[in-house]
Amino acid sequence: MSSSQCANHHQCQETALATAEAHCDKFGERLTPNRRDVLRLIWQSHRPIKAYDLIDLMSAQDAKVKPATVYRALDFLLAQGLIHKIDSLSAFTGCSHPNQHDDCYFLICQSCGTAQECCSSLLAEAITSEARQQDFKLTRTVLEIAGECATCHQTAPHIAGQEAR
Amino acid sequence: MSSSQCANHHQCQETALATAEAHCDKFGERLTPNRRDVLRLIWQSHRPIKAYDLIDLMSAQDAKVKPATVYRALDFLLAQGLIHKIDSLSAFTGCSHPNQHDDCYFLICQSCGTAQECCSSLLAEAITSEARQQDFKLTRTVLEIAGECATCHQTAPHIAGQEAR
DNA sequence: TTCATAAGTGTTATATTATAACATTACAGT
DNA sequence: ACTGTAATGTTATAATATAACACTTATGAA
Repeated sequence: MSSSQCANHHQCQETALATAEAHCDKFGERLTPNRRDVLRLIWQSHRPIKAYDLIDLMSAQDAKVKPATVYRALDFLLAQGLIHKIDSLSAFTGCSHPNQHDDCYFLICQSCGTAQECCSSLLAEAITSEARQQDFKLTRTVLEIAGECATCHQTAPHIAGQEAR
Repeated sequence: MSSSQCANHHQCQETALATAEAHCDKFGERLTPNRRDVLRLIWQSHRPIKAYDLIDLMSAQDAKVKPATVYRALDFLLAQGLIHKIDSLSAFTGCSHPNQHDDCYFLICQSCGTAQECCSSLLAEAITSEARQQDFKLTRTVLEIAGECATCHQTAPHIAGQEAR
Protein backbone atom coordinates (compact mmCIF):
# COMPACT_ATOMS: atom_id res chain seq x y z
CA MET A 1 0.00 0.00 0.00
CA SER A 2 2.83 2.37 0.66
CA SER A 3 6.03 3.29 -1.05
CA SER A 4 7.53 4.61 2.14
CA GLN A 5 6.76 1.88 4.61
CA CYS A 6 8.67 -1.00 3.13
CA ALA A 7 11.64 -2.09 5.15
CA ASN A 8 13.54 -3.07 2.07
CA HIS A 9 13.15 -0.64 -0.74
CA HIS A 10 15.15 -2.71 -3.16
CA GLN A 11 12.58 -5.42 -2.69
CA CYS A 12 9.77 -2.98 -3.42
CA GLN A 13 11.44 -2.07 -6.64
CA GLU A 14 11.82 -5.64 -7.83
CA THR A 15 8.28 -6.47 -6.83
CA ALA A 16 6.99 -3.42 -8.64
CA LEU A 17 8.87 -4.28 -11.81
CA ALA A 18 7.57 -7.84 -11.70
CA THR A 19 4.05 -6.55 -11.16
CA ALA A 20 4.44 -4.17 -14.08
CA GLU A 21 5.75 -6.97 -16.26
CA ALA A 22 2.76 -9.12 -15.37
CA HIS A 23 0.37 -6.26 -15.95
CA CYS A 24 1.76 -5.54 -19.40
CA ASP A 25 1.75 -9.21 -20.35
CA LYS A 26 -1.84 -9.45 -19.31
CA PHE A 27 -2.96 -6.42 -21.31
CA GLY A 28 -0.75 -6.94 -24.32
CA GLU A 29 1.31 -3.86 -23.61
CA ARG A 30 5.05 -3.61 -24.03
CA LEU A 31 7.27 -2.71 -21.11
CA THR A 32 10.17 -1.60 -23.30
CA PRO A 33 13.66 -0.91 -21.93
CA ASN A 34 13.01 2.83 -21.83
CA ARG A 35 9.75 2.40 -19.95
CA ARG A 36 11.28 -0.11 -17.62
CA ASP A 37 14.23 2.18 -16.88
CA VAL A 38 11.92 5.05 -16.02
CA LEU A 39 9.76 2.85 -13.83
CA ARG A 40 12.82 1.47 -12.06
CA LEU A 41 14.18 4.94 -11.36
CA ILE A 42 10.84 6.06 -10.01
CA TRP A 43 10.86 3.15 -7.60
CA GLN A 44 14.49 3.72 -6.72
CA SER A 45 13.54 7.14 -5.46
CA HIS A 46 12.03 6.96 -2.02
CA ARG A 47 9.85 9.93 -2.78
CA PRO A 48 8.03 11.42 -5.72
CA ILE A 49 10.51 12.32 -8.41
CA LYS A 50 10.36 15.04 -11.02
CA ALA A 51 10.56 14.43 -14.73
CA TYR A 52 13.76 16.38 -15.17
CA ASP A 53 15.41 14.54 -12.31
CA LEU A 54 14.63 11.34 -14.19
CA ILE A 55 16.14 12.88 -17.30
CA ASP A 56 19.30 13.70 -15.36
CA LEU A 57 19.50 10.22 -13.88
CA MET A 58 19.11 8.64 -17.29
CA SER A 59 21.65 10.89 -18.95
CA ALA A 60 25.28 9.90 -19.20
CA GLN A 61 27.97 12.57 -19.44
CA ASP A 62 27.90 12.55 -23.19
CA ALA A 63 24.44 11.29 -24.04
CA LYS A 64 21.72 13.50 -22.64
CA VAL A 65 18.31 11.90 -22.67
CA LYS A 66 15.71 14.18 -24.22
CA PRO A 67 12.55 15.28 -22.37
CA ALA A 68 10.25 13.59 -24.87
CA THR A 69 11.85 10.23 -24.16
CA VAL A 70 11.05 10.42 -20.49
CA TYR A 71 7.66 12.07 -20.88
CA ARG A 72 6.59 9.37 -23.30
CA ALA A 73 7.51 6.69 -20.83
CA LEU A 74 5.71 8.60 -18.08
CA ASP A 75 2.60 8.90 -20.26
CA PHE A 76 2.63 5.18 -20.86
CA LEU A 77 3.12 4.31 -17.21
CA LEU A 78 0.37 6.70 -16.16
CA ALA A 79 -1.99 5.25 -18.75
CA GLN A 80 -1.29 1.76 -17.43
CA GLY A 81 -1.83 2.89 -13.85
CA LEU A 82 1.70 1.85 -12.97
CA ILE A 83 2.57 5.28 -11.61
CA HIS A 84 0.75 8.32 -10.28
CA LYS A 85 1.38 11.96 -10.85
CA ILE A 86 1.23 14.17 -7.77
CA ASP A 87 -0.17 17.40 -9.17
CA SER A 88 0.73 19.55 -6.21
CA LEU A 89 4.39 18.57 -6.64
CA SER A 90 4.63 18.05 -10.40
CA ALA A 91 6.25 14.75 -9.54
CA PHE A 92 5.71 11.06 -10.12
CA THR A 93 5.55 8.09 -7.83
CA GLY A 94 5.07 4.35 -8.27
CA CYS A 95 1.71 2.72 -7.78
CA SER A 96 1.96 -0.38 -5.68
CA HIS A 97 -1.33 -1.91 -6.77
CA PRO A 98 -2.11 -1.04 -10.37
CA ASN A 99 -5.72 -1.55 -11.39
CA GLN A 100 -6.96 -2.52 -7.98
CA HIS A 101 -8.79 0.71 -7.27
CA ASP A 102 -8.72 4.36 -8.07
CA ASP A 103 -9.76 5.80 -4.76
CA CYS A 104 -6.28 6.49 -3.54
CA TYR A 105 -4.96 9.57 -1.87
CA PHE A 106 -1.51 10.73 -0.83
CA LEU A 107 0.00 11.81 2.45
CA ILE A 108 2.89 14.02 1.46
CA CYS A 109 5.43 14.75 4.14
CA GLN A 110 6.89 18.22 3.75
CA SER A 111 9.71 17.25 6.05
CA CYS A 112 11.11 14.10 4.45
CA GLY A 113 9.48 14.38 1.05
CA THR A 114 7.84 10.98 1.00
CA ALA A 115 4.37 10.48 -0.37
CA GLN A 116 2.47 7.60 1.09
CA GLU A 117 -0.26 6.21 -1.10
CA CYS A 118 -3.34 5.34 0.89
CA CYS A 119 -6.69 3.88 0.03
CA SER A 120 -9.88 4.31 1.95
CA SER A 121 -13.21 3.20 0.64
CA LEU A 122 -14.78 5.19 3.47
CA LEU A 123 -13.19 8.38 2.27
CA ALA A 124 -13.89 7.54 -1.33
CA GLU A 125 -17.55 7.08 -0.48
CA ALA A 126 -17.64 10.34 1.42
CA ILE A 127 -16.27 12.11 -1.63
CA THR A 128 -18.60 10.36 -4.03
CA SER A 129 -21.51 11.19 -1.79
CA GLU A 130 -20.54 14.87 -1.65
CA ALA A 131 -20.28 15.00 -5.42
CA ARG A 132 -23.63 13.24 -5.77
CA GLN A 133 -25.26 15.87 -3.59
CA GLN A 134 -24.12 18.46 -6.11
CA ASP A 135 -25.31 16.26 -8.96
CA PHE A 136 -21.73 16.12 -10.20
CA LYS A 137 -20.49 13.15 -12.23
CA LEU A 138 -17.10 12.32 -10.88
CA THR A 139 -14.39 11.01 -13.17
CA ARG A 140 -11.19 11.71 -11.31
CA THR A 141 -10.31 12.72 -7.78
CA VAL A 142 -7.10 14.36 -6.73
CA LEU A 143 -6.59 14.18 -2.98
CA GLU A 144 -3.17 15.26 -1.83
CA ILE A 145 -2.65 15.91 1.85
CA ALA A 146 0.49 17.76 2.82
CA GLY A 147 1.89 17.81 6.32
CA GLU A 148 4.27 15.86 8.47
CA CYS A 149 4.49 12.10 8.63
CA ALA A 150 4.62 10.09 11.84
CA THR A 151 8.30 9.28 11.47
CA CYS A 152 9.27 12.92 11.10
CA HIS A 153 7.37 14.35 14.02
CA GLN A 154 8.40 11.49 16.24
CA THR A 155 12.01 12.01 15.31
CA ALA A 156 12.43 15.76 15.32
CA PRO A 157 9.41 17.34 16.97
CA HIS A 158 10.96 20.78 17.38
CA ILE A 159 12.44 21.47 14.02
CA ALA A 160 9.77 19.68 12.07
CA GLY A 161 9.23 21.13 8.65
CA GLN A 162 12.44 23.13 8.60
CA GLU A 163 14.47 20.58 6.72
CA ALA A 164 12.03 20.20 3.89
CA ARG A 165 13.38 20.06 0.42
CA MET B 1 -19.96 29.34 -1.63
CA SER B 2 -19.62 29.00 -5.34
CA SER B 3 -18.14 31.01 -8.13
CA SER B 4 -20.28 29.34 -10.74
CA GLN B 5 -23.71 29.50 -9.20
CA CYS B 6 -24.30 33.21 -9.10
CA ALA B 7 -26.95 34.46 -11.43
CA ASN B 8 -25.13 37.71 -11.98
CA HIS B 9 -21.43 37.33 -12.32
CA HIS B 10 -20.80 41.04 -12.49
CA GLN B 11 -22.31 41.27 -9.04
CA CYS B 12 -20.01 38.49 -7.78
CA GLN B 13 -17.07 40.43 -9.03
CA GLU B 14 -18.05 43.66 -7.29
CA THR B 15 -18.82 41.81 -4.09
CA ALA B 16 -15.51 40.00 -4.23
CA LEU B 17 -13.59 43.20 -4.75
CA ALA B 18 -15.40 44.84 -1.86
CA THR B 19 -14.67 41.83 0.31
CA ALA B 20 -11.03 41.94 -0.67
CA GLU B 21 -10.89 45.63 0.10
CA ALA B 22 -12.36 45.04 3.53
CA HIS B 23 -10.04 42.13 4.17
CA CYS B 24 -6.97 44.18 3.30
CA ASP B 25 -8.13 47.14 5.38
CA LYS B 26 -8.60 44.84 8.31
CA PHE B 27 -5.19 43.25 8.06
CA GLY B 28 -3.27 46.34 7.05
CA GLU B 29 -2.48 44.98 3.60
CA ARG B 30 -2.48 47.03 0.43
CA LEU B 31 -4.76 46.11 -2.43
CA THR B 32 -2.75 48.02 -4.98
CA PRO B 33 -4.01 48.71 -8.52
CA ASN B 34 -2.00 45.82 -9.91
CA ARG B 35 -3.35 43.39 -7.33
CA ARG B 36 -6.85 44.70 -7.75
CA ASP B 37 -6.64 44.36 -11.54
CA VAL B 38 -5.50 40.75 -11.27
CA LEU B 39 -8.23 39.95 -8.77
CA ARG B 40 -10.85 41.61 -10.96
CA LEU B 41 -9.75 39.64 -14.01
CA ILE B 42 -9.83 36.41 -12.05
CA TRP B 43 -13.41 37.11 -11.05
CA GLN B 44 -14.31 38.21 -14.55
CA SER B 45 -13.41 34.77 -15.75
CA HIS B 46 -16.16 32.30 -15.10
CA ARG B 47 -13.65 29.54 -14.67
CA PRO B 48 -10.14 29.09 -13.31
CA ILE B 49 -7.76 31.21 -15.32
CA LYS B 50 -4.11 30.65 -16.08
CA ALA B 51 -1.36 33.08 -15.19
CA TYR B 52 -0.37 33.70 -18.78
CA ASP B 53 -3.97 34.33 -19.78
CA LEU B 54 -4.02 37.02 -17.12
CA ILE B 55 -0.81 38.42 -18.57
CA ASP B 56 -2.42 38.54 -22.01
CA LEU B 57 -5.54 40.22 -20.68
CA MET B 58 -3.49 42.82 -18.86
CA SER B 59 -1.24 43.54 -21.82
CA ALA B 60 -2.07 46.26 -24.29
CA GLN B 61 -0.80 46.04 -27.87
CA ASP B 62 2.31 47.95 -27.07
CA ALA B 63 2.85 47.40 -23.37
CA LYS B 64 3.22 43.75 -22.50
CA VAL B 65 2.86 43.01 -18.82
CA LYS B 66 5.72 40.88 -17.52
CA PRO B 67 5.20 37.52 -15.80
CA ALA B 68 6.69 38.72 -12.53
CA THR B 69 4.09 41.45 -12.27
CA VAL B 70 1.23 39.00 -12.44
CA TYR B 71 2.89 36.29 -10.37
CA ARG B 72 3.61 38.77 -7.62
CA ALA B 73 -0.01 39.79 -7.49
CA LEU B 74 -1.05 36.13 -7.49
CA ASP B 75 1.34 35.39 -4.64
CA PHE B 76 -0.13 38.22 -2.64
CA LEU B 77 -3.72 37.18 -3.31
CA LEU B 78 -2.94 33.56 -2.44
CA ALA B 79 -1.23 34.62 0.78
CA GLN B 80 -4.29 36.65 1.74
CA GLY B 81 -6.61 33.76 0.91
CA LEU B 82 -8.37 35.89 -1.68
CA ILE B 83 -7.80 33.35 -4.44
CA HIS B 84 -7.04 29.65 -4.74
CA LYS B 85 -4.69 27.83 -7.03
CA ILE B 86 -6.08 24.69 -8.64
CA ASP B 87 -2.99 22.50 -8.85
CA SER B 88 -4.43 20.02 -11.29
CA LEU B 89 -5.07 22.84 -13.76
CA SER B 90 -2.25 25.25 -12.94
CA ALA B 91 -4.94 27.88 -12.77
CA PHE B 92 -6.36 30.36 -10.32
CA THR B 93 -9.84 31.10 -9.10
CA GLY B 94 -11.40 33.56 -6.70
CA CYS B 95 -12.23 32.62 -3.14
CA SER B 96 -15.68 33.76 -2.16
CA HIS B 97 -15.15 33.59 1.58
CA PRO B 98 -11.56 34.42 2.47
CA ASN B 99 -10.48 33.38 5.96
CA GLN B 100 -13.69 31.62 6.82
CA HIS B 101 -12.33 28.10 6.56
CA ASP B 102 -9.73 26.10 4.76
CA ASP B 103 -11.59 22.85 4.24
CA CYS B 104 -12.71 23.63 0.74
CA TYR B 105 -12.63 21.43 -2.29
CA PHE B 106 -13.34 21.95 -5.95
CA LEU B 107 -15.69 20.35 -8.42
CA ILE B 108 -14.05 20.92 -11.77
CA CYS B 109 -16.23 20.40 -14.81
CA GLN B 110 -14.25 19.05 -17.73
CA SER B 111 -17.05 20.04 -20.04
CA CYS B 112 -17.59 23.72 -19.28
CA GLY B 113 -14.38 24.42 -17.39
CA THR B 114 -15.97 25.83 -14.26
CA ALA B 115 -14.63 25.02 -10.82
CA GLN B 116 -17.14 25.18 -8.05
CA GLU B 117 -15.70 25.79 -4.62
CA CYS B 118 -17.41 23.69 -2.00
CA CYS B 119 -17.03 23.31 1.72
CA SER B 120 -17.98 20.34 3.76
CA SER B 121 -17.05 19.99 7.37
CA LEU B 122 -18.16 16.36 7.12
CA LEU B 123 -15.65 15.68 4.38
CA ALA B 124 -13.00 17.73 6.11
CA GLU B 125 -13.49 15.64 9.23
CA ALA B 126 -13.31 12.41 7.27
CA ILE B 127 -9.99 13.52 5.81
CA THR B 128 -8.63 14.70 9.14
CA SER B 129 -9.67 11.42 10.68
CA GLU B 130 -7.95 9.40 7.96
CA ALA B 131 -4.77 11.39 8.44
CA ARG B 132 -4.97 10.96 12.19
CA GLN B 133 -5.18 7.20 11.78
CA GLN B 134 -1.85 7.36 9.98
CA ASP B 135 -0.48 9.67 12.67
CA PHE B 136 0.00 12.30 10.02
CA LYS B 137 -0.05 16.01 10.89
CA LEU B 138 -2.06 17.69 8.24
CA THR B 139 -1.21 21.20 7.12
CA ARG B 140 -2.80 21.51 3.71
CA THR B 141 -5.32 19.48 1.77
CA VAL B 142 -5.75 19.55 -1.98
CA LEU B 143 -9.04 18.01 -3.06
CA GLU B 144 -9.86 18.54 -6.70
CA ILE B 145 -12.64 16.50 -8.19
CA ALA B 146 -12.87 16.44 -11.96
CA GLY B 147 -15.94 15.33 -13.86
CA GLU B 148 -19.10 16.82 -15.28
CA CYS B 149 -21.29 19.36 -13.55
CA ALA B 150 -25.06 19.11 -13.29
CA THR B 151 -25.68 21.81 -15.85
CA CYS B 152 -23.53 20.11 -18.45
CA HIS B 153 -24.94 16.63 -18.19
CA GLN B 154 -28.47 17.94 -18.05
CA THR B 155 -27.89 20.02 -21.13
CA ALA B 156 -25.93 17.72 -23.38
CA PRO B 157 -26.10 14.19 -22.01
CA HIS B 158 -24.83 12.52 -25.16
CA ILE B 159 -21.83 14.57 -26.10
CA ALA B 160 -20.80 15.34 -22.58
CA GLY B 161 -17.08 15.81 -22.22
CA GLN B 162 -16.48 16.28 -25.93
CA GLU B 163 -16.54 20.04 -25.87
CA ALA B 164 -14.03 20.38 -23.10
CA ARG B 165 -11.43 23.06 -23.42
C1' DT C 1 9.86 -14.75 -45.89
C1' DT C 2 8.38 -10.53 -47.07
C1' DC C 3 5.93 -6.79 -46.83
C1' DA C 4 2.72 -3.62 -44.67
C1' DT C 5 1.35 -1.57 -40.69
C1' DA C 6 1.49 0.11 -36.24
C1' DA C 7 4.09 1.12 -32.26
C1' DG C 8 8.00 3.00 -30.34
C1' DT C 9 12.03 6.07 -30.39
C1' DG C 10 15.27 9.96 -31.82
C1' DT C 11 15.67 14.61 -32.54
C1' DT C 12 14.79 19.42 -32.94
C1' DA C 13 12.19 22.95 -31.73
C1' DT C 14 9.06 25.35 -29.02
C1' DA C 15 5.23 26.09 -25.70
C1' DT C 16 3.93 26.77 -21.03
C1' DT C 17 4.57 27.77 -16.23
C1' DA C 18 7.31 30.08 -12.78
C1' DT C 19 11.22 32.37 -10.32
C1' DA C 20 15.71 34.99 -9.48
C1' DA C 21 18.12 39.14 -9.23
C1' DC C 22 18.70 43.75 -9.09
C1' DA C 23 17.37 48.59 -10.20
C1' DT C 24 13.81 51.96 -9.40
C1' DT C 25 9.66 54.02 -7.53
C1' DA C 26 5.98 54.90 -4.18
C1' DC C 27 4.48 55.06 0.44
C1' DA C 28 4.04 55.40 5.55
C1' DG C 29 5.87 57.02 9.70
C1' DT C 30 8.71 60.31 11.77
C1' DA D 1 11.74 66.51 3.86
C1' DC D 2 13.98 62.11 5.36
C1' DT D 3 14.20 57.43 5.68
C1' DG D 4 13.24 52.66 5.56
C1' DT D 5 10.16 49.26 3.71
C1' DA D 6 7.03 47.67 0.38
C1' DA D 7 5.89 47.41 -4.24
C1' DT D 8 6.98 47.54 -9.02
C1' DG D 9 9.83 47.47 -13.41
C1' DT D 10 12.89 44.93 -16.04
C1' DT D 11 15.89 41.44 -17.76
C1' DA D 12 17.07 37.03 -17.72
C1' DT D 13 16.51 32.34 -16.98
C1' DA D 14 14.76 28.09 -14.69
C1' DA D 15 11.51 24.39 -14.66
C1' DT D 16 7.86 21.76 -16.72
C1' DA D 17 5.77 19.88 -20.85
C1' DT D 18 4.39 19.11 -25.78
C1' DA D 19 4.47 19.24 -31.05
C1' DA D 20 6.10 17.67 -35.24
C1' DC D 21 8.41 14.84 -38.17
C1' DA D 22 11.96 11.44 -39.39
C1' DC D 23 13.49 6.92 -38.46
C1' DT D 24 13.53 2.23 -36.48
C1' DT D 25 11.66 -1.88 -34.65
C1' DA D 26 8.17 -5.27 -33.71
C1' DT D 27 4.11 -7.84 -35.28
C1' DG D 28 1.21 -10.17 -37.95
C1' DA D 29 -1.02 -11.20 -42.46
C1' DA D 30 -0.16 -12.72 -47.12
